Amino acid sequence: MTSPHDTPPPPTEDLGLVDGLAQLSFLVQSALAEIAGQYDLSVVQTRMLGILRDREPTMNQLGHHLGLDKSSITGLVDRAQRRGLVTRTPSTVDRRSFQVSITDAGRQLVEQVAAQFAERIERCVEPLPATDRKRLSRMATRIVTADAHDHGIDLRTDPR
Amino acid sequence: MTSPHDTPPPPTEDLGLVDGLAQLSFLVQSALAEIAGQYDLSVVQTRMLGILRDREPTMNQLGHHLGLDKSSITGLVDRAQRRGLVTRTPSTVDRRSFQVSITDAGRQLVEQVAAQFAERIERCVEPLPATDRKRLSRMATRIVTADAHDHGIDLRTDPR
DNA sequence: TATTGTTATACTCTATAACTATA
DNA sequence: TATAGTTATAGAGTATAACAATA
Repeated sequence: MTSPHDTPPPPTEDLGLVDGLAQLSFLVQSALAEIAGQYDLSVVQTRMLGILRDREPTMNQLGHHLGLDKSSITGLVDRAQRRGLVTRTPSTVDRRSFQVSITDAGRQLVEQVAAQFAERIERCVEPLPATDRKRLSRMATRIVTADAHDHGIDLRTDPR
Repeated sequence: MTSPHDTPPPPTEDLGLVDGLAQLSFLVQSALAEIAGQYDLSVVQTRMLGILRDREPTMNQLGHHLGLDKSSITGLVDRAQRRGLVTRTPSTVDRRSFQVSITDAGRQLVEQVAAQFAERIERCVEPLPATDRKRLSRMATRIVTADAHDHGIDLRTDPR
């Protein structure tokens, strides 16, 4: 296991919680953007495909999941559909609306991105001892969960 | 101190390090985007102003800091300059290049965003006991620092 | 009347390629 | 020749407002 640089990073003074989390979020987002980009996907397209892995929402519901206006969803789905990553199926119960579904190609693509992303994040986190990694996982979960709770959002379950 | 919801969030199974950090990064970025948006700033504009708080880079150097092509920087600086947030000063040593500087208005704006952002992040992190918050700060610093080191980037100092 | 989704429009952000002026 | 910056162009992503079809 040879790292890009062999000399260990010099001990840095603590960035503080706010700067630390901000910079960490940029690091994670950059990694995601870079990896997604290798498959000609944007972060938003990737998020959408991720959502569609275990849901078949209407355009409207998809907009809520992504926090985007319905007019933005139209274009987003258009472009993904043009690439054969998702499909629109007319709803059987409401003739105004569509069910958005991921295709096999789309699923395969997002799985690849997810796998490579996981690899990258695991690597970023290697400098931490295993105990800390476990702690970090718990803390991130706690923060994210509390926030979702504050906003009345169901997080990981599959409410379709 | 009354939270939006009074019942505590139900104990959630751990999201895992990768999902946890991914979701945390979305949470942080959303917060930043929302707060910046209240001042009609995008995340990128805010990052730029943040960089310019303690630097006066050339267009080129600014591009490196932001990881963007020089052609993207032109427009970015154009729009900020049009709003009176930054200025372009011809370099005295190289007649091809400019020094980009933040204006008082720009500094005031970014300080406000930074303050509100800090407040928000502190709030998000409240569910963690103080010991964990300290730990989290250290861990985030560690990860970010190691990554910067891997990429040969100077992180927090002021190399101008 | 209200809701679902699309369209028209406008703006930011981004990159590639071609260009100008300077080094 | 090489570098700093701009321009032209193209495309994604975003929102607001107006619209059509359906509820």
